[in-house]
Amino acid sequence: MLDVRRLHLLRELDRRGTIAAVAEALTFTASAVSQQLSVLEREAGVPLLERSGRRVVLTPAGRTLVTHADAVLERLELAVSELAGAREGIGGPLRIGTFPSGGPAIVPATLAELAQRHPALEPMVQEIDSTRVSDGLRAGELDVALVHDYDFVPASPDTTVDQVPLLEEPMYLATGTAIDTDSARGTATRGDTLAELLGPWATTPWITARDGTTGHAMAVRACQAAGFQPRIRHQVNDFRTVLALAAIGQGAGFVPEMATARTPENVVLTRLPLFRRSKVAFRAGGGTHPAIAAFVAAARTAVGARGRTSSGSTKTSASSLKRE
Amino acid sequence: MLDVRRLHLLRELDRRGTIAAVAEALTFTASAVSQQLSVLEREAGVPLLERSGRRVVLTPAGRTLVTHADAVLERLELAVSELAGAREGIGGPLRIGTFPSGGPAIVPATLAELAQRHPALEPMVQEIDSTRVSDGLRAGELDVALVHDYDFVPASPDTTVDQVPLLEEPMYLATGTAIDTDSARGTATRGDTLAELLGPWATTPWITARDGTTGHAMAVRACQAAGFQPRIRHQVNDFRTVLALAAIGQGAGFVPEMATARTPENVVLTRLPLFRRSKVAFRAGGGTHPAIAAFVAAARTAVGARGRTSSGSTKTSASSLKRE
DNA sequence: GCTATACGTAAGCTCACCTTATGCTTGATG
DNA sequence: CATCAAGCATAAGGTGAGCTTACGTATAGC
Repeated sequence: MLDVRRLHLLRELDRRGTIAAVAEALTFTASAVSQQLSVLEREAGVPLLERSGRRVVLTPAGRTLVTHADAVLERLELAVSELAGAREGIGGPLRIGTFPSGGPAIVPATLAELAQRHPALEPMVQEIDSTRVSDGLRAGELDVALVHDYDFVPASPDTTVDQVPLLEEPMYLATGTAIDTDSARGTATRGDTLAELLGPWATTPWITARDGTTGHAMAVRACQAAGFQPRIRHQVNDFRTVLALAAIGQGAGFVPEMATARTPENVVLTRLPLFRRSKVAFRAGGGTHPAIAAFVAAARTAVGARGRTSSGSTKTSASSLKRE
Repeated sequence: MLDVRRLHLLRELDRRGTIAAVAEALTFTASAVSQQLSVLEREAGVPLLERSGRRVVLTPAGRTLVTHADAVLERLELAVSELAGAREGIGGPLRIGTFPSGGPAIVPATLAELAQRHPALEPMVQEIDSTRVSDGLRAGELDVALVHDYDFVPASPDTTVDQVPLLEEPMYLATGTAIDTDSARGTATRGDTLAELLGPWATTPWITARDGTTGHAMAVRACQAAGFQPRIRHQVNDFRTVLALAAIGQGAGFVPEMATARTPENVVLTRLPLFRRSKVAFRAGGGTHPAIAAFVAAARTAVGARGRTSSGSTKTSASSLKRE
């Protein structure tokens, strides 16, 4: 019988690219990982890896084996979730990852709700880059994470992570001065397509999120969709800073509705046909875990006051799990 | 992460009933199994077993965990099957279980076909009681098995074993003397319901398969369905012996069509609306293994000459595997 | 060429897991 | 009721799987 621990190593190798990275993530030495993968390959009777330069890449057989590993590990995750459900009471540590802007906005309200409902739960919050959420979940550093994606920046489908939607909010264009009086009241009246709304600011300097983030990518692609290439002057993640820069005429930027609660004077907000979706992510199969279900419920309640727009649950992975 | 080896032990305990039986089947000591199950229980955080007299029984949580174990092990079996498919060539040992009457009838022709197509394959045939096939497959003592079931004796659904149909053949009533001249030619003309065909022999002594076999259960239930309780005089598994006893007036018996090729004088055969279905069974998820697929194909060819009646493939388990 | 990165192999150590030994409880038997 | 076997659990001890450390080799960047 194939050893699931070795399949887990193979899966991580597929995701992370090098044996050294796998070892680092799982707190082994590279040597140990290399040895275990050798054993797996011998048991399989088929080459699973081949050297490519100074790294290794998976063979086609290795990649199909990874899909089986995904399925097996998802089912094991489901099993532990059900076991946790069979234990009465919800308690113990819950490692929560959050995107930076979720820190002030969603997390405190969610934790307050959670603490009230399940006092025995010990939430541990950690800011984490959205690109590293999947790795963190799989490595067990995180149990659940707040993530988001934007239009124009589709989340890459990842069968190892399940997501439930939490909040869908429109994005606003924040500018210091209005192009004309019609749009000065923060409501677009000249037109409502992205091109019409963004077009007037084609030559303006832009304020976007830092390079490499999804917020940055969203800004660039939205401008491209509107027909121009944004001239980026400032790269700032904190939306309050974006608003402050816009207020002093340093350029135009995108902010989600949630960040518009305290908008400085001199900033004009224009609602865009462009949305940010916040979600709760967790390991595939983990949706039935009572602590995770409780977190999702608490987060929904927390953002409910701010008006959540979508309440159903979707699933990115291909399996047939259901959750309430 | 739950250890799959321990889940395997739990599954076997569910199937076999005692820790001692699990240990015996997997060639461990009972102590080792007991210790591993204790560890599993501790990891699960929920009671999985409880003593019941001098045995242990699974708790509800334990039983649901077994369903997860089934799913995981099936997926692992599918993985090894695909790996075997990735290896070129079909070879190595193939442990074949067969019901006793399959010995002379199906097995030799199948092995001949198999040897011709895949010379590197090393088939190892072993007669096995149909009630022990499932255990043998799961324990790895067998890779594939010929089994059959009868009307009135539905095979208990077993999610750990997949089956593909091989042959559906009518059963015949074998008697020494005809009740009347109409049925003396071996063809029923008085009626065609089971009650009409068997009714005249209600008071005759019967020859059935040995107690505890599916053949025996089929005989008893068929007679009950016809409205009487058979008076069983002889219990013999070998159909040639059944025919020989019927020939000398020792009673009536059931034989499948396959056994009627060499029918002695003085035996009257009456075709019954009652069927025996022969199947090939293997571990759930193993249907894509090239050696098993080759065995199925060879068996189909072997029985093809005898006129197989059903050619599709069905599946008893609930998963979504497909095979050609 | 020099250096850092990445992987593989050899050697040795440690702990998980198995066996043996033993005891307790249960159920069957006379 | 006494006896015995079946079944499970625990304690004690041995050993091999799997880890780390150490080192060698090949590649990519400077």
